[in-house]
Amino acid sequence: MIKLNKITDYAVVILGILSSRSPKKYSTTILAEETGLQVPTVSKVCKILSNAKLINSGRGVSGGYFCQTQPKDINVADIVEAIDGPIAITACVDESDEACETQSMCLLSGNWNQANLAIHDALKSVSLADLLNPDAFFRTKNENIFQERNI
Amino acid sequence: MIKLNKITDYAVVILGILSSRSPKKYSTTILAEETGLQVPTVSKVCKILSNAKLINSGRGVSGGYFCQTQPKDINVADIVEAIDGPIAITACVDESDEACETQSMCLLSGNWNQANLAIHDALKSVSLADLLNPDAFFRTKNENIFQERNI
DNA sequence: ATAAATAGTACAAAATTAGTACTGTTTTTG
DNA sequence: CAAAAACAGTACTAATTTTGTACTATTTAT
Repeated sequence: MIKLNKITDYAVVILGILSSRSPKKYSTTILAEETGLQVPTVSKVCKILSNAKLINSGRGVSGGYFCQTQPKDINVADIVEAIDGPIAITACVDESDEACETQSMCLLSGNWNQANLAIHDALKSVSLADLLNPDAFFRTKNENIFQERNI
Repeated sequence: MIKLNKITDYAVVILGILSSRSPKKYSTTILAEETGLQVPTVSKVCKILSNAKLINSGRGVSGGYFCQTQPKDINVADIVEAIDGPIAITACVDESDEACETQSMCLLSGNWNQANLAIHDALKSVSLADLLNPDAFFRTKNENIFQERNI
């Protein structure tokens, strides 16, 4: 199974909350409570998302993280790339200019690019809204926070 | 970066050789020489490919592995699934019926399926022939072993 | 019978990932 | 202006996963 980082999974959850309640501001403490994750973990994920400009942050006493985009306008490729870096499934297409150690391996010669591109396009076609389950929200909170979703 | 197993990479190389020279038979020793991989590693990969019916094997003295399919007729999804199992990027869609430990995580509730499906289709659209580089073959061997390829 | 080759299982080392802790910087508020 | 609250960055340890290898069993041609 091609496994996604746990961190990426966490990122989807956190981004899901922030974007669906946009542009409300949340501290890491609150996000930890909402998600059931540890504060340091939430903090780690938010820092990455913030650096990738997927969410914004405010510092100081009344600071916190917030998102100015709707779930349907965020695609999965962007999230995965923010956490994992460029979508590529072999090291060969890596930026590094070193030749492959095993010369014969280069029967392949970076043609994985075609597969990479295909995966990238696939993930780009899926939105964060597609990944979120409104029912789960309803179960815990009795308000329609997804009024703007259009699945 | 979404990383593919090294084993999957090896599998592509080995399958590339076997399928492009189909239906010639190769022992693991010869394949190890051709690829620069260790014999035990080649053996491991071939066993998996054989179990997945992507290649065939003959036992005994004049045995070995061989493939009855052309590179253009093998798609990358099949290879990845043979090595890594079903293409799925989170554990949630796993067969296991256990509920997720962190209840709130299930904001997501297996909707990753849409992303999984997109990736699967993407990989299905790429053939082994798309991944192979004829030039590399020509460099080492001066015969056109790819006469049947149509890139 | 013997040698050559695949099949299966199990295990140890290496690499990667995850989680946590600590320290620094910014900003509001009394 | 000082204190508290919150984000930012870095570094380290532990856990997990992956890899590679070894060993034994089974099959088959000569």
